[in-house]
Amino acid sequence: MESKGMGLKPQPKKNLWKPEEDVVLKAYIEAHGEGNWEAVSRNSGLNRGGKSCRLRWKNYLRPDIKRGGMSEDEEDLIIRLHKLLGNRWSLIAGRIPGRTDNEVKNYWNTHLNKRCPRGKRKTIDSNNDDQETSKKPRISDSDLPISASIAETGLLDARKEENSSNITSSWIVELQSFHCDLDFPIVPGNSAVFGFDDEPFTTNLDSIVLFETDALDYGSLESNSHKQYFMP
DNA sequence: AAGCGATTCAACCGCTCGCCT
DNA sequence: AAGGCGAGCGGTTGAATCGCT
Repeated sequence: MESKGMGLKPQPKKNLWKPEEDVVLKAYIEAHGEGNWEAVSRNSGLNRGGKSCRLRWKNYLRPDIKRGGMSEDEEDLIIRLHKLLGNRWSLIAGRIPGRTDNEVKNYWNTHLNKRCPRGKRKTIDSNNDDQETSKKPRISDSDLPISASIAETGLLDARKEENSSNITSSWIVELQSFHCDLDFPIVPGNSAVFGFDDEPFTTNLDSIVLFETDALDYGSLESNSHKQYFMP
């Protein structure tokens, strides 16, 4: 493994936080509040950058952080959310109380990725080209309610669409007996199929294409057999 | 007990986005 | 409208630890 700098600067690579540094950072944030991390870096007396302070607080020092191994429920939720959202670690972590994006990402890469090799994809839409990954729009937390409510109902049966010629590079979420509390008009009938053309359930970035079908034969979907709903 | 490869996970890096001026 | 800056994100790195021989 070669560092990107290729030895241009003899950086002391890992700079682990010492307990006394943690104490200083925690005390500073408790006194001044979160935010303005550059000021934290300058004023706390820590020889750390703002980013480093932010990361340390967010991932380890926050009082609501849960440490220790993942429960089966948490694992299951991560797997489901990853199917739904791809590598949106912050979004996934946001749905798992006490867990951070870094922790979820590490856990996926070290534990779940092996167990769910089919689930291994860089993003929902980057089956083969990585350059898309860096350009995908960011999803704010305000995008969460719809996708999260679906995931948390346990009704979600996400499956990668593989045979359709009409909606290649999309993936399908089948919702059976759909009873989620959505705030947009949707779902006639008992079985609906969502196809996302390029992105997952990104509520205010994309429209959602709703394929109306009772059949699970995704390959038979016609491009004119769907209705398109736009997020408010 | 020692050596060494594999694994884990804390921390860093580069980039994008959103807000403010 | 454009530029600067801070915050946040996902990918990557590498030190620490584990486990096998």
